[in-house]
Amino acid sequence: MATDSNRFQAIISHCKEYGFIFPSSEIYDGLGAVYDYGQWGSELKKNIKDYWWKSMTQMYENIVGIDAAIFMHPTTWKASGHVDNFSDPMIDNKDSKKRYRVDHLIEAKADELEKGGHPEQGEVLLKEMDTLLAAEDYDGLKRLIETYKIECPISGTVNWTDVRQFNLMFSTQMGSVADDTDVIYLRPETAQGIFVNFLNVQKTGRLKIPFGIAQIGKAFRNEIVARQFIFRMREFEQMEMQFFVRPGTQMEWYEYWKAERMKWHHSLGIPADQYRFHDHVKLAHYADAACDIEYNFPIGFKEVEGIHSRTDFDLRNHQEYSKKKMQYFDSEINQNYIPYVVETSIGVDRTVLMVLSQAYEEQDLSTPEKKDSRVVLKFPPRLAPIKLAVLPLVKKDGLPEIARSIMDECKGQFKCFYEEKDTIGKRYRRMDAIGTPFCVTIDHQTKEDSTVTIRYRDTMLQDRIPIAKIREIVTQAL
RNA sequence: GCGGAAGUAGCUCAGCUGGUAGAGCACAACCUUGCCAAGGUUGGGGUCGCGGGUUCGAAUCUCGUCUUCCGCUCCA
Repeated sequence: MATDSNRFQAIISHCKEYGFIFPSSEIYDGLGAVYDYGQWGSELKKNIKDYWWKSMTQMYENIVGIDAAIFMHPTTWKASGHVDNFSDPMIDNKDSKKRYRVDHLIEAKADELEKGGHPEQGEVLLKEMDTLLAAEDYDGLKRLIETYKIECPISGTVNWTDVRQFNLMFSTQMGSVADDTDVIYLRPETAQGIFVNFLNVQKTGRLKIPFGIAQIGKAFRNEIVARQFIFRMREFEQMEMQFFVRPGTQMEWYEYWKAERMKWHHSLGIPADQYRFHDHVKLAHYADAACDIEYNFPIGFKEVEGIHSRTDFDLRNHQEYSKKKMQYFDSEINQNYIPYVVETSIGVDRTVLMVLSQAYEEQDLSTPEKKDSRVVLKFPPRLAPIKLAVLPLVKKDGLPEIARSIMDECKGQFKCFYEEKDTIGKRYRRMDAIGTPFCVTIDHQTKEDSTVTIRYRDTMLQDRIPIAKIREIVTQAL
């Protein structure tokens, strides 16, 4: 069996070789941290989204779904805190390799000056910094750092890189004439689409607190370092649910959703010991409690899903910036209030990687006579890209015709795959490699008694069953 | 961003001290005719990451550049 690092590499190679995931624009050497889903990867991803969507909007009667636009009014991101918190100029110390926010560095120096008995110098420094920051004069900021001989706290040197701005958000222009005022952002999270629609949905849906709004959609983050395959991409997809609750009850709901979401993960057939909770010690600007559900990837335990108690931060800010009331009248307690929010936010691509990691298995099937091995993806049947392969043993004697009629009967119900090339063993192995749970083989006996061989992916065992039962068996597994 | 390694066919790689490309698997067609991969025949596919330099001649030497991987760093 491969080591963890090899295993991760093997999974990446397998994904490319069998049509799951390709580097974006590969013929042009790819684009950093952007990937495309191929024929089977897109089916897998869609099945995961469908399963989540049903789990949320169908199994909970008080959760509804929406699909908000990627483009949003620019003020949205001021209200959410994304503009202020994530567009700071940064600078790197070449010796310690540490990166700092320029304003933090300068403020620390000003602090030092004040405590060292030169408060007026500190003030001058801060004023200069503010002027330069407002003018977005990065060269000026670097000169300021050099003039004041600000040192790196780690290395103690003044060997700095240029000042650079790291924008979390991708921006573009709306309208045909490029103008500063027309700059809009690609959303860095889907949640805001839910918050700005909170009242629309609540009123038209006549929803009573507590209730949730779910959404699946793309989000974009201009990560400084984006690596590790589809684990951290610049364009990615989220499945989020914002649950609106009465203020003061948020911790109960936070615990509730932690438990509910973990149940969902276990329902994928993934063992409990592959998961753990990781509580956030340092909380984000919007949260009063937060934790991650981490899965044991081949690259270690990493976040798949986050559960955050977001307080009323978002709705309150939108109320402030939009001047529109974001309140709910709770007839049970006869009060108007801004609801508190508990969020569950899971990365689609990370879930795809999790399911792939869990399913991927290299098996040694050697016997004393013959060396043999296979790679099998043991997907839960409901997530498998293809549910059933229909294989005529030979491509003559009327067997393909029978196989075709089975295809016609089944392909309206679930994804089927027809194949008549190569030996039957080869075809089985190809189906193993893309995780098809069931294969049926049509042979000469089929013509006499209308039975086929069904072969199970995980056990490689075979059964003789009537054609009429195929649909039932596959459907039951889904 | 820093350090290290690598970039030759879809995949895994070979190609020594320079003489304009090979293997296995995969792929396509046909034959064999089959219940767990790798039987036969034939065929398609690469300006050896890109750009300079040295040389009569570079996949091979040299410089640069890009990309990927591994560490470190960063990650609301």
